[in-house]
Amino acid sequence: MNKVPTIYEVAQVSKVSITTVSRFMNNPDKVAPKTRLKIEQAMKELDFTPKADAVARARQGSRRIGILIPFLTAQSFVERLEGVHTTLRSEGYEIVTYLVDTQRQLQGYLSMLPVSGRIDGLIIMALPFGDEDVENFKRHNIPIVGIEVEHRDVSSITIDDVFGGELAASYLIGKGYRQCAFIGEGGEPPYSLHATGLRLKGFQKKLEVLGYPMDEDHICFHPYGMEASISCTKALISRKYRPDAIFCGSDFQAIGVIKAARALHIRIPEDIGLLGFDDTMIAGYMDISTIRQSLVRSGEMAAGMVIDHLKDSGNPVIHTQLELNVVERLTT
Amino acid sequence: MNKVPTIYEVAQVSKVSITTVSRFMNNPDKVAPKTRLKIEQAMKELDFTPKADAVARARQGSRRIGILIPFLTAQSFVERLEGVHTTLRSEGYEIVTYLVDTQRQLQGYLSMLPVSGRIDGLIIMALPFGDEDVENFKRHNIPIVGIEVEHRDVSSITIDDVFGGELAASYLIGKGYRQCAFIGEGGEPPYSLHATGLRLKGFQKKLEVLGYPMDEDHICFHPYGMEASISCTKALISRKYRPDAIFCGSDFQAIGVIKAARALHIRIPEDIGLLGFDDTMIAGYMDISTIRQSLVRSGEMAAGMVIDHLKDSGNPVIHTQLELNVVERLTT
DNA sequence: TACACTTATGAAAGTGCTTTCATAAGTGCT
DNA sequence: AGCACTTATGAAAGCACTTTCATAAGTGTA
Repeated sequence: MNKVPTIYEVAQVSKVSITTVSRFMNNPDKVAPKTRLKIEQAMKELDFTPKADAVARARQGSRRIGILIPFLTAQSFVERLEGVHTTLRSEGYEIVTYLVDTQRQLQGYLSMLPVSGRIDGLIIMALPFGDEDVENFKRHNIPIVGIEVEHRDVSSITIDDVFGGELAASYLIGKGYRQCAFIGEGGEPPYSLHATGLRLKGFQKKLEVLGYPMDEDHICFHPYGMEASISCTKALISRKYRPDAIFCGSDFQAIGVIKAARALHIRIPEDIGLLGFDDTMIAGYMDISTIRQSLVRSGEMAAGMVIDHLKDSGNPVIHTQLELNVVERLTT
Repeated sequence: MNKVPTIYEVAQVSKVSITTVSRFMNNPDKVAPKTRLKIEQAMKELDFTPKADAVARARQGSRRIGILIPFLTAQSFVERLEGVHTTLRSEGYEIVTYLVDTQRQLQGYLSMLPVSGRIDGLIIMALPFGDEDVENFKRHNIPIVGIEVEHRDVSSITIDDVFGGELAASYLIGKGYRQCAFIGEGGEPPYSLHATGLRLKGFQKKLEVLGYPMDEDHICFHPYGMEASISCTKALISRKYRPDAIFCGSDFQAIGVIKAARALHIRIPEDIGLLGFDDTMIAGYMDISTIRQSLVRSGEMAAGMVIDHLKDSGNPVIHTQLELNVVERLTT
């Protein structure tokens, strides 16, 4: 019958130029209210919807950026995600979130995303990717920014996990603790919980330097989940040489420690000190001392970086490391 | 530097016109084998991907659905969001997340989204919308599904908040508590924390019916945030007639209660019982008794509903209410 | 070899938008 | 009234292809 309307029809009906119609859609406030009304009416009358692909073509981009993220269960991811959102939104970008469960899914996205033309930029959070992937995206002019993951040819924002561990060690020793233990989550691919290992490494090394090396028995990795975290802590606390402080790979584990301690009638911080990592909201709620990294900030910065690369593709690759500091609360 | 190649480049390299290149892609058999070879080679050399083709293919393979959500700070939203993701992903849909901060933003999205042609369906979580908005989306054939928000003409998945309150009342009285209090968050638009009010209403009514009406002084609303939550609880606990149980509008407040109680050396559940709402992960971590609603499930169901509407736009509007039940843990 | 017929190819005109740049119309101020 | 500004609007030039139509070769046939 009668075909689907375009801005030309809208322009004709509302007696303005297509430019004005277009402007009405993109910068409504730059169109006089009177004109706005006419266009609005014409659109309603014609039942007009802009063709998304035409828009994308003319704009030479979709004004959409994607984000690859392992899951939403970890509070730290969510907080970073929130930072990404606020920045990107204020710049007028849409965010497409891809939850990645398996290595296969990750590879699927990594190989389809650059070709599909659906996103202008990509943020990858805590998921590993290779040279080939980077090449692929680069070829299609889609900038990548890593959060909590690094690659030589891609801007990233990370923290110095080793230093984080050292910081924890210095702090705990400074507070008078002597027998430190470590609890962390043993991750599976594709999650680069590699970070946990680095934190431990720094922690361990620094303790040695300070003259209070860790007992091998005081290192404890457990699989994902609160149950595991608790039983792991219980085992740790019940050792012959009980540690007098526990440094956790993340705030999450710290909660496990609190629960285990309560069950065993061990007081925190009197009997045992407790230090988390991340300073997620929950650490604040529960008054857990922790190593703070600015999660929201990291998201914002990453978002800013993609935008910079989008604005000027010649922009240099930047590797930013966020500051870390100890937040003393009630568990140390 | 090196942009993504177009048919122009391909044409140039293979020394044919763009027409022929285009034809090669659409009707290869109408191109001489010799020419075909040249083009093929040029494409390979340039690593060319037809953009429009990609867009079109992408368009039919994976469509896009949007989700309007107030913020990611509330754990309950995140869990629902996760449910939405898993279902939608398995059906090959992309998810565009719009974080809504203000009433103005909400209206902005609500009026732009249907017209912009960027999404095929929309999930609205805990944000109010009106008849006109619904009309708008309907006109453009974009199905809406509400989570935690209802509208006559739109499928939704909600819970019976009033009943939830009643459930809490029955449970607490059944456990022997007699002086119940309520703590909730006083929300600001556009967040329809209306739910909190309904929970209170059911709670209050049922308590009356059971013969243990609430003291007016035992109802406490506070603004968003842990601080507020704690001080609110402290005030409550310090009343002349101290309540022997507190029902919280969400698990979040329950944490505040725990902290306040600890500060005041009041034991839970011995001195005072505590019941949360939602059964977010944190309630599990902290062993808080609570009213469970299947958050993840609600996300999954909502996602399923959009898909159904997309597959068959004649699909009837369905209002589903999810089951609620008491989860008894260590605080009651 | 001349004539009609097929191919094979390219120039140019869409496609439905955005964006840049120029111009017209107001506005305030002296 | 005259001048500098500040909107509000439109003409036209993209964007990455597809399509139409014309033309140049190539093929078969009388």
